[in-house]
Amino acid sequence: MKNHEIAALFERIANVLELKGENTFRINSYRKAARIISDLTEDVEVLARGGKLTDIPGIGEGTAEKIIEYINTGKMSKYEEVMKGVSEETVTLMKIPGLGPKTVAMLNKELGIVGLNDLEKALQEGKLKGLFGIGDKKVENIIKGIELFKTSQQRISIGMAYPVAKRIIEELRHNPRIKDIQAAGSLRRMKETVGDVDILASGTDGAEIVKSFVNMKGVTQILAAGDTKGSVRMEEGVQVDLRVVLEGEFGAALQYFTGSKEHNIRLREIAKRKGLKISEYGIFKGEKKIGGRIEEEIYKALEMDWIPPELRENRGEIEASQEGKLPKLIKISDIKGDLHNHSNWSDGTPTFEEMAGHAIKMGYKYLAVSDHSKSLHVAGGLKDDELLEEIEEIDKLNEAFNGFALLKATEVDIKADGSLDFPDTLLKKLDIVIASIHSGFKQEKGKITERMLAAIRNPYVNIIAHPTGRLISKREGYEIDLDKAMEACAETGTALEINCYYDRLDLNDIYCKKAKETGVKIAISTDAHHLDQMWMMELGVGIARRGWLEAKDVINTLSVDKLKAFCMAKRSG
DNA sequence: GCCGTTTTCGGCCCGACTGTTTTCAGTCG
Repeated sequence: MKNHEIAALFERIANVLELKGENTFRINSYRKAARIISDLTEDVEVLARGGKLTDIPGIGEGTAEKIIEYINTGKMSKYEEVMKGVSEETVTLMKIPGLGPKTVAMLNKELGIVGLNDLEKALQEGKLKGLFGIGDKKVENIIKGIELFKTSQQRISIGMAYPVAKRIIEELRHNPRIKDIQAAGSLRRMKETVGDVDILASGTDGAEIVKSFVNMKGVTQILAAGDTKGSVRMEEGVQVDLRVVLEGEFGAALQYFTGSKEHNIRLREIAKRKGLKISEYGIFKGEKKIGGRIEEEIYKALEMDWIPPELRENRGEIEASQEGKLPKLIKISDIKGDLHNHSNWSDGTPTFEEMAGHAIKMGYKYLAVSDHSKSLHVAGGLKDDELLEEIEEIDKLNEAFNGFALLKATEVDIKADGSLDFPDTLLKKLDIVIASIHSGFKQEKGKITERMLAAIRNPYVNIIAHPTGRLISKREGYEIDLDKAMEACAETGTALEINCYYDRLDLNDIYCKKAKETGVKIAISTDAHHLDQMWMMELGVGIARRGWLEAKDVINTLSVDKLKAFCMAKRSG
């Protein structure tokens, strides 16, 4: 699939045009096209062949032509044209906070600065000060910006940020000056990675609230502390921003700071068409404020249903809301059990009893014990007879439970040739079978897809775990044809997993939506190896919500009997 | 470059902050 290549080209074109001072609306069109294409699950090449490109809102004739040219020739003449005389390095300079296109272009023209090295050298030599619009402060800010650029390039996984946010909000909630407090930004939208943590509070004495925020335990650096905004770095390395607004503005501010940017832009366009105006202070008709205390007032004024934050990406949620067709998203309380967990029989730490105890405490009705299979030596995979022992042991334990069950399961390896690491005669004895790939990541697309298809077609396999094998900002997934895998899953009644472990979150949101549309069921599972990882179910549910999933799309919302029936149906089908 | 309840041209989201200015451009979220 060339989607990401093409999206990257459009993004680069946008950046360079910005540097060249082109029309900002044209620049935005390219940027928008880049985003739309990278969000597509369909192969852009297939769409192009079917002449469907211009059916996509935001893709017009011009963009479509460029895509077709790239598909046919492997080149995009527009890209080559704009890159003439511009270095990629110069474009990167715009990523330094405080340096925008105008300043970078000016530095390039006046001092011949091409990249970061040139810039640092010019700073050392004191050449910047005195240039048009550059004084002492600006120089200082550029130096700070470079520092920031070097240290905080990477976004962090939501799994790192989420507990930090939760802890801070819990702590500040006890502050009597604070009326209301909530996470905003990409964290509230449950995006798989976040740049920083945004927290919004309402209250009267902003300065005092900010003061207690920056003096919290765990703060290693205070970046800013004013009357309405505080910014700190926490010991986990996460930057946390707190904004304080008045009570009557909380909803409007929450809506505004939650984003996404694309979602908000669309809302403002709609507002404008209705003769209204939205800002972080409220929604206005002329001078008159007609709402803003709670988020619902904003959407209501636009004749829309309130949209759950996880959907706010301008991926169709606005239209769905206008038509009253928003999905009834799955909630954490819909989850009845966790289907992928490791015990101390393989590479986990808890005993069966500890796992059951923790699951019961979490309100679960069942928990699957799914240790690794023998090929995965590094993880202490179980041999055939050990799995049999495990089954016996679990059967014994289950006699004592009331209204709860440990499910007999395995995470069986899909070997390089597509065969499974346990024979069917053994898999048959289990309640639920999870299959996954842990080796041969580099196999070529056709081969690894066939390998997974073989597993999907096995009548005993109920769930494919971490279907792409990606590790967020560490490892690309294997080259698998997910469309084919999904079709096979839909045909055979096999579920795909959202692996909740914060490094994985695999399937991702976009493929969840595609799975749902293809008729594939999803399992949301933590893959916990320790009891203190089982909370990550919340992350998986967040991804599911971003993927428009409802409780009925997810198999671990089923009662234990219905879940078992789901698994047995495949065997008899 | 895209798009149409301002439809084939003329718009395209909003406000704050900063630093440099003396009325505003650039940057950011």
